[in-house]
Amino acid sequence: MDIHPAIGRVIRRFETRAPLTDLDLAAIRALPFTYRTLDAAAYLIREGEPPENCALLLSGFAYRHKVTGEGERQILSVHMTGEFLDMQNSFLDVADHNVQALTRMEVALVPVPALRRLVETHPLVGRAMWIDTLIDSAIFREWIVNVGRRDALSRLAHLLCEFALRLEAAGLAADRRYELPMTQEQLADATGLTAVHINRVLKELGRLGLITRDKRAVEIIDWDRLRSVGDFSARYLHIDGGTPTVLAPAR
Amino acid sequence: MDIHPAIGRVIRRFETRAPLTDLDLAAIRALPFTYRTLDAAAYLIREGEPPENCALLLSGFAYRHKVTGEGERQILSVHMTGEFLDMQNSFLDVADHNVQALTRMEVALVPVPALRRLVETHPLVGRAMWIDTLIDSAIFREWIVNVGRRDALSRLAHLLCEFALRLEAAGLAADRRYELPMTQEQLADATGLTAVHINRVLKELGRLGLITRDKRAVEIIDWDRLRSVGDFSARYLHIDGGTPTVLAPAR
DNA sequence: CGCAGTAACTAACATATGTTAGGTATGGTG
DNA sequence: CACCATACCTAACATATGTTAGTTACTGCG
Repeated sequence: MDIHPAIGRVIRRFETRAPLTDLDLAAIRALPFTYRTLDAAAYLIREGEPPENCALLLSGFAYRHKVTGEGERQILSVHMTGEFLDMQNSFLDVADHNVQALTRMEVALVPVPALRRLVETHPLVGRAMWIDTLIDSAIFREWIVNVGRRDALSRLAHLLCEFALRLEAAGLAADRRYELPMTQEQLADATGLTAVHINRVLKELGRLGLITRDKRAVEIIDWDRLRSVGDFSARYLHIDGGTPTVLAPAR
Repeated sequence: MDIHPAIGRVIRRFETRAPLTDLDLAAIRALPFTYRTLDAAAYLIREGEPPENCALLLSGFAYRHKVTGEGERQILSVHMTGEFLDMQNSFLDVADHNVQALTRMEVALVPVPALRRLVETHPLVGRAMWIDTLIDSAIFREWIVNVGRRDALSRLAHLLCEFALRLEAAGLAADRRYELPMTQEQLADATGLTAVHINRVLKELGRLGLITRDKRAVEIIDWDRLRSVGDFSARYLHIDGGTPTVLAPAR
């Protein structure tokens, strides 16, 4: 059985987070994946449901969100090719938020019990996955700051910086250019603003010469100023990963 | 060596999250704790520092926060007796936020390498801790929603509901009465508002007959309405914990 | 007991962002 | 190619929350 490139990508990321053995790697590859394609807007899991599968994103984008009692949506995070979706829910009893396809996407599903068995029998894989979820947490924390304490222009600039760096770190973009597969309404829901205001602020970023946009393609013209307007520091992304005090064995 | 009651509390919580063996419990008790008392406002860890210790809160309250480039503070979470502070940082290279004492507090410090060894040799302890951090994440997500999509009255009501339930679940409060050791400025920093507005909204909650306050003591008068004003659902707290598909062995 | 520092509280005024209500472009589909 | 749905865009107006600037009430300490 040949292995999907996105799975290789995940394995490489895990290796930066914990010193995995060949047995660990084999155990990951041997997971009982089932492959599936989802249309944009399809739900992977809904709030209130018990999590049955954990999905590895093979292509496309997904996002997490919650809806308030007033019917307002808040996007909690956006996920891209090569990321494990829903370790956040898989070890808890009930999903506390929704995970939905942002674009058409391919996933490899792993039944939750198989995932639990894997991490029990392979503690280092467990640690790599744990670190993955800790980095998710770090991003959640930064989003609290973004939404709680920055004005609209900064919020959006910050979001654009984050995507640029995460996409580049994942090898999905380069040269500060990328496809941002989100509507203005979705950008609003990610920043705690309204679509109308996102529109104003997006133009403002253009007028200031920080970015250009053509449809969903974003190009960052002046990274330093965008970064400064967005009060952005990459530290919270922990792009170089996990636990430097334990080095992976040479191979 | 007698064991501190807060450590017993943690162990009991962990047992609801993974089926721990006597060996696991012994390993937790055998951690090289060093005890320390910190004054209110003392820092446990600062953003940018490499994490050296992971602290177990034996008494008192702590909080996490970040400060923006504009100098505005955003509180990210509040922690109470019996919680492990800083597993969020301990498995990453550099702390991406500050952890500070909210009140005078006692902690038991565990050196990070000892903690890492523990979870490698005792995978079930690792899983219990992982689940703890996943619940932290769930709370972070709810705070994104709170700050991003609820108005000031709801935000504060939501926060008060969360504290009531978490304190009660930890056995630190009962009858919807508790000490909330936060100034109005801190409440503002936790909700993304200003102290002036917190003051207005706090009075409004009193006027509406939802709560009373005397100094730092909060009493919830009308839980159902407070809950409804705060758009509060306890699901995200995962109070009954982790992984019900695997039951702890009878003892 | 008085002082100093911190926290609580208030009022008048300012503004960033939301709301409403549309018009215009775009892209997919029969 | 025409239609429909969706996304984008804009203007005028509304408002929740912020800002400034101060007064008052505690609390701990010398």
